[in-house]
Amino acid sequence: MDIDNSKKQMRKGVLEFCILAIISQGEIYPSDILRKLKDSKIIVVEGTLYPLLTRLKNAGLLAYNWVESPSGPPRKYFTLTADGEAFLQELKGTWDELSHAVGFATKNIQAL
Amino acid sequence: MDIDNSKKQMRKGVLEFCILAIISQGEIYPSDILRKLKDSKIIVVEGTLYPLLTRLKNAGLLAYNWVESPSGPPRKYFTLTADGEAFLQELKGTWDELSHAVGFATKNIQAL
DNA sequence: GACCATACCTTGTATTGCAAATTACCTTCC
DNA sequence: GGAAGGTAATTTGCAATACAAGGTATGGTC
Repeated sequence: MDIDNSKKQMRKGVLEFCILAIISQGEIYPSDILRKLKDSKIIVVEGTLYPLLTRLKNAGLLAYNWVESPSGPPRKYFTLTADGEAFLQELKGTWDELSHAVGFATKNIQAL
Repeated sequence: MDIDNSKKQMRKGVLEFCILAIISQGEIYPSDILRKLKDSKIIVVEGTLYPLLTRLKNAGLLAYNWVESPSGPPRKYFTLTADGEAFLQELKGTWDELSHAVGFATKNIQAL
């Protein structure tokens, strides 16, 4: 039971929320999403992001279109659909509730 | 991609933290942990809690002793070990970081 | 044209939370 | 004293998903 693994575990499930939130700020392509998450100290790798984007797209929450890159391979720019917007709002509610609940459950931790 | 499943996913990984936090407040047995989590709006079922407690115990973070119940079967009272205390502090740090990171990544969500 | 960076994608694995069923103990009531 | 009900701990099988690692493809640079 090492702390690094627990850090990873704790992050699970909020990725969807963070990714939708980032896409909601404007169309963006996967590699750049990875950089934005990294800026937020949320490290995600490609093997996690791509299947997640596919799931979200198949669920009708995301749409994308190919755009030529000024240098390098073409990029897949993602945007939120109307359903995606609504879903993001719900996830925000869920996150806020969870933060509050965890704060409540852990409020009495004693410093060492 | 339904909202209920995403709610569940989002909660994953913080359970360990919440459970250790609850045990840190004083020795307690599993069924009562479930009630406390429920009070915090964090619903967990037995099939989740027991394997998790076993993992934490095997990792040396928890200890327990059997105590007769005034009515009903004996109860397994859990306490944190010294390692468990230290681990809890680390998890608190991880949670605080995560909350901050998610706040940062999602700060620009527009209300509908 | 060889090399490198960027970008997208896939496969296999391990973790772990959950549903559901099981075992066991104790009290109460007839 | 046995049947019923409640409390408690535990196990099994399954499904979801994050990750590690590797693969494919495009375009610029020397």
